[in-house]
Amino acid sequence: MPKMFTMDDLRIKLQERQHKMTPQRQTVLQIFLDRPGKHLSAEDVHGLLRDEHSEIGLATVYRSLELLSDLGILQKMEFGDGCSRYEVNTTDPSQHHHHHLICTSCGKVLEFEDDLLDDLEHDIMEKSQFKIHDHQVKFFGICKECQEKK
Amino acid sequence: MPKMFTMDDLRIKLQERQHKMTPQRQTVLQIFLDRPGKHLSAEDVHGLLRDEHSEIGLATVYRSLELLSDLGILQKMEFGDGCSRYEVNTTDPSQHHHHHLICTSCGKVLEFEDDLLDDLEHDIMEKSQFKIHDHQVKFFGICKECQEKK
DNA sequence: TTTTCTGCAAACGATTTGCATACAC
DNA sequence: GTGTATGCAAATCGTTTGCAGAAAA
Repeated sequence: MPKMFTMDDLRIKLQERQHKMTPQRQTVLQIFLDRPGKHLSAEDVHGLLRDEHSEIGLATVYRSLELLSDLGILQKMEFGDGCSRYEVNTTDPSQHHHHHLICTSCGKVLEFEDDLLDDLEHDIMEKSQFKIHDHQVKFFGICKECQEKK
Repeated sequence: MPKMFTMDDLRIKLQERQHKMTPQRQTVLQIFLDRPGKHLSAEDVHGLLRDEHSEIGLATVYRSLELLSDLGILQKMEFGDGCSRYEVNTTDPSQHHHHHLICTSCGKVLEFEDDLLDDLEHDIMEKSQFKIHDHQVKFFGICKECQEKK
């Protein structure tokens, strides 16, 4: 079972950087903790907060998302739909590597677990002397459902 | 030696879709053919055209880039610098797969040739019944020069 | 009490669109 | 000639920023 971030992790990481623990930041993080595996945009988060009657200014949502990413709690990604999306990092490093399968027909995003790229990373670091600390892999195609619709 | 697209390929692909061969579209494509391996944004292309005294409206540049991508001649990609970038596809399928190494310190983008992902693609297609037709891989890290600067 | 946050509205930058004119076929 | 493409300016959309008041430490 992958270990997730807690509010205490947030508190500690904020203190380390002389940032403050605010209800807004907690609420934004909670949105993600309640929805593991979701890829939410700033607008998504803003809307979900409104639904929960804990409205927060959109600018604050953006600022919180950026901060949480800097702290390594969220990961920012682009799926080509015109906005940045975020997802919680697991704290377990062996769980870090899942890839995204993006359906070019309906826009759905599936996930796929795999560690194959570790070998490739080592190979690249040797050959190009590039010090890699992260990677993102996206596969574009047609999902099962869209194939069946045709 | 990888085979590149020619103006004739463009002409043929345009005809197939009842689109017209215009000087603007040719000039935009030529910009890329003259600079293999470059990742150019719409603004880059617009600027390069200005330098060559063949100015084209920015909106037309955007429209041409989108069309060329739809035709499979260019490939659109995001490096997280706030704008879409484009690069020529080679027509040789065995050449299709190079990955991008993005330096998070200076923003430089290097390329790395590799076909390791073909196995992974097959694996994914089997397990998830997702019909993959393309993939993008990005590695984030610090390039040799930025490491030395420290 | 000091510093960092929030919320709002205005600013921004990349991209898209409406429309009249120009051009490819 | 007919239908598509261009250029311009205005519109749009996601995101960022300035600033005054609010809240955490």
